[in-house]
Amino acid sequence: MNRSSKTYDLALLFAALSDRTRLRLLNLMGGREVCVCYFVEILGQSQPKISRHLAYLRRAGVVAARREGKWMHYRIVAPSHAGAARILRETLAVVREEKAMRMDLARLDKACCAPRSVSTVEGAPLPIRVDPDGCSSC
Amino acid sequence: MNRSSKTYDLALLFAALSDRTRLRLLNLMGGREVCVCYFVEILGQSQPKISRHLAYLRRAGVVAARREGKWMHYRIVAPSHAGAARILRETLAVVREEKAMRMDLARLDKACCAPRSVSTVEGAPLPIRVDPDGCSSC
DNA sequence: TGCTCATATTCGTCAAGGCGTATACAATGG
DNA sequence: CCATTGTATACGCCTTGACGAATATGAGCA
Repeated sequence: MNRSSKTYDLALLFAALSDRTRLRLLNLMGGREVCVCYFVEILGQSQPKISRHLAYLRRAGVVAARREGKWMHYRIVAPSHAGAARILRETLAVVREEKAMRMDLARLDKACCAPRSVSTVEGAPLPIRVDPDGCSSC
Repeated sequence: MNRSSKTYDLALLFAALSDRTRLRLLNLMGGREVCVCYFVEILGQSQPKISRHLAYLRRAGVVAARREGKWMHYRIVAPSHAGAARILRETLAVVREEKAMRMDLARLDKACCAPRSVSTVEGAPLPIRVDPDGCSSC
């Protein structure tokens, strides 16, 4: 147990989880790295709104970002605190049970398998799967 | 699965958990029903502050209150949504691992076993244990 | 009835957060 | 170098929530 896990503020994690848009973003990132343009496309919300919520999650230490040319990819990072990591994992599992969340994932899989069909993101980089299960055709 | 579990708003649950004082209150209620006066005594915070946070938790459906004469007892209620209930349970388990949280519980046990030693709550009703484990001498 | 104790609520203030709009920044390609 | 495209940030507005202080409510008791 390192120092950071001793001083971890659980309330901060819950604050990061206390917004539906952020939960949808995390759900889309469950097990893969996703480009911002997909978030905007799939959630159907404004780009600044998406970007602000991603920034919030990044400040909270829940996600990390990686630049690839013009594109930014976001992925979930497991909190250093073991308990927080358990809560986040459990949350992602619960969230994924929601019908609307499954539909978001389905749309991401569709965009992933046929990116040309997503009008505004032609040529955008594909999500990178970290998790073996899921859309097997990707 | 009833209707309320279908429309359950997880973000609302997380908002209720996104405050340290509320997490401490929930930790004290883990497995038992607790009188407000103990919260005030043990957390060492103002009575209106405690009462407001308890009201917040009640509005969020996380706790329920019961009046017994002048005293109000609060207890945790399992959310109707199964996933939310899992998250809450996991949260309580994680929270209880924190040293400060264990100290809160120890002070509650002490007040429970020797209520006369708590100056301002002489004669206050004892916490009622719902959970068999814990302070065995109560 | 009036007093007291336990608890809840109100009020005013302040900070944080959410959103739309506009703009800034970063990388690529001409 | 300039234009374009993807993304981030700044600004203004509004809502929510946290707090201390004061006050209200509600139950028991003289």
